[in-house]
Amino acid sequence: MEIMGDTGTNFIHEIIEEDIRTNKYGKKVHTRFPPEPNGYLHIGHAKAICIDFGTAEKYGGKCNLRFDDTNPSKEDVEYVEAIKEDVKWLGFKWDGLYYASDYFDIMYECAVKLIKKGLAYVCDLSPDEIREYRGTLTEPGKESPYRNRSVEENLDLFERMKNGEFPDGSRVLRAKIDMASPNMNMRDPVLYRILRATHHRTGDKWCIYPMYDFAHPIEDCIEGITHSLCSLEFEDHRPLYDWVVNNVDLGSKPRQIEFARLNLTYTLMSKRKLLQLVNEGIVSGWNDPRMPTLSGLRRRGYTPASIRNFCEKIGVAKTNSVVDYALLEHCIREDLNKNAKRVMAVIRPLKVVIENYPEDKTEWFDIENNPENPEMGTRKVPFSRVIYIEKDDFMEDPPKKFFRLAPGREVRLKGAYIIKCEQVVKDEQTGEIIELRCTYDPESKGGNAPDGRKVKGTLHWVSAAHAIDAEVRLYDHLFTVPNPEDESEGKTFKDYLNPNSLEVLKNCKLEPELYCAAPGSRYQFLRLGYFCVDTVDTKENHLVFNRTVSLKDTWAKIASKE
RNA sequence: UGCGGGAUUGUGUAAGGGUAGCACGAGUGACUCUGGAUCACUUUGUCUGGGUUCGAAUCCUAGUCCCGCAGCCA
Repeated sequence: MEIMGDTGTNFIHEIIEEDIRTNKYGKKVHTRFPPEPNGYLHIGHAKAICIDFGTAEKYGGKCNLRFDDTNPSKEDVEYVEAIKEDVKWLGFKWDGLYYASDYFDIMYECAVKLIKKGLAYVCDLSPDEIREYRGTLTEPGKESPYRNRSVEENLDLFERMKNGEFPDGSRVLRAKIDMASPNMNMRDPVLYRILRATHHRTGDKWCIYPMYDFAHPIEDCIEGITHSLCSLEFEDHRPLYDWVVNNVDLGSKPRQIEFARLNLTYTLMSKRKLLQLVNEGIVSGWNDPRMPTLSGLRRRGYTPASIRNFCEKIGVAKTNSVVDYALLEHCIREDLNKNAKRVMAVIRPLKVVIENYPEDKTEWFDIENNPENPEMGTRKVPFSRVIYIEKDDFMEDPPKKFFRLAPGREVRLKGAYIIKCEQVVKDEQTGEIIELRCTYDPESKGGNAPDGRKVKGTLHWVSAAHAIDAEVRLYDHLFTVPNPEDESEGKTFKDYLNPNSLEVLKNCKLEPELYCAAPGSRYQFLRLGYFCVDTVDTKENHLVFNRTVSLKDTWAKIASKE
């Protein structure tokens, strides 16, 4: 199934098409998405996933999901399960499911091979000494005194590293390349370190673990990856990637291509910082609806299609960039506008009594479920003498462009009647408006004025007698500034946290249609936005809705200018 | 004063010697029983200086600015 549809083209596709033309890989395309299971996937990973899987799909190739689990001290099964779920949810099916840890034996053999070729050695320098010997960006490094050990000694020492004869951190296996290389990565990079940590898959079998730069190219070779797509910061590592591929000689020569990571305004993409938000309780968890994680976006109400579409729209290039969050919002609105059922909900209720409407009467009006899509049909909505409207939809002393309800003014109740505000009832103590007394025009049934008089405003409403209660959670950006990672003013991202990123409204009034709304289901609350039934906190008698995104609000714009 | 990348409107991304286009945002208007949606229109851009050419975002040249790299992280 084509999940990405027509993806246009980009510089990666051009390279691949050239490789296909020249028959470099037998016209095959095989990519992989290689997350480290040390955190949850976020929207930035979604970009990578769409590129990795989408590219394979475009050329009729394959794409593996591979866990790059070479550092047991940071990894956990919790993350691998979450990652699998997120990739599936996004809509992708992997061809092979692999783990770098499946290849530990092969990697060990590769290391032995390098030693035998005289291309790797065991080094006894301490971490501090290694750093010292590495030199700086402008000065070459010095060769380790252990650099010229014999093959036999290296073989012996490396085996004993594996056997656990040496303490953590006491020795490493290093590639013998060039301590004077202008590329720091080539200054005898560490290939293996001693690390006693229980691995989530291999348990305590190993006490030495390969480093990324050594492991990754081997993983790609073993799986027959043709194009190894990764982010820009690995550009400098490509010579080392190629060095390993060439010297380890596993029969295939994958090609690494780098593209720019996704950055989004008003949010963070650093796994470390996201973890900090979780650990410090700043958010409720990885799946907090304010998080840019896939689990957060899912809980918030984003659809997989909207995220894929977003990833398609942002493009692929090598320029560092920051995408406007508004584009993501556009993508979810676009999807939900077409597909979400309309429903009426009053989140800040103001009681309205229609004085000339019979006390014991209820009428059921047919209201369309989605004017964009008539096939979605209609539903019955009850109307009676006492209703709720939105507090914001009434002003006692309205400005010119306000065309909602005001004293003496008429307004249409969506699908029901035209009403007129006759009287405002206030709390005697506080002066707060607590109730409106209105009259309705019995001739305007369904909302049409028989005399053709123009009624500009149309409000959503809920019959008080039939309303069901719900909690509604409104979200705003987690951060108050477009780039919370900007620490130039001596601030940290925590200084930019938005104190108003979550607003909880209780006792919201919903039309009865929502009585059996399923967790995870999405609706448009008329005139308010798109909302999704919370999957975590919704209980038998406690409905919770998350606002996915508001509707575009022209009035809010006008009002804010005044 | 090393190495590797990058620079096109507010944002993102096309154009690879031949009218700088698209999307989002912003603005204006139309329409509307959602101030939604839809439709129409508008606005702003090739980092700088030289050069080649009838013609340069594109080729050459000299700069400028930005990002990444000194984990036994990935």
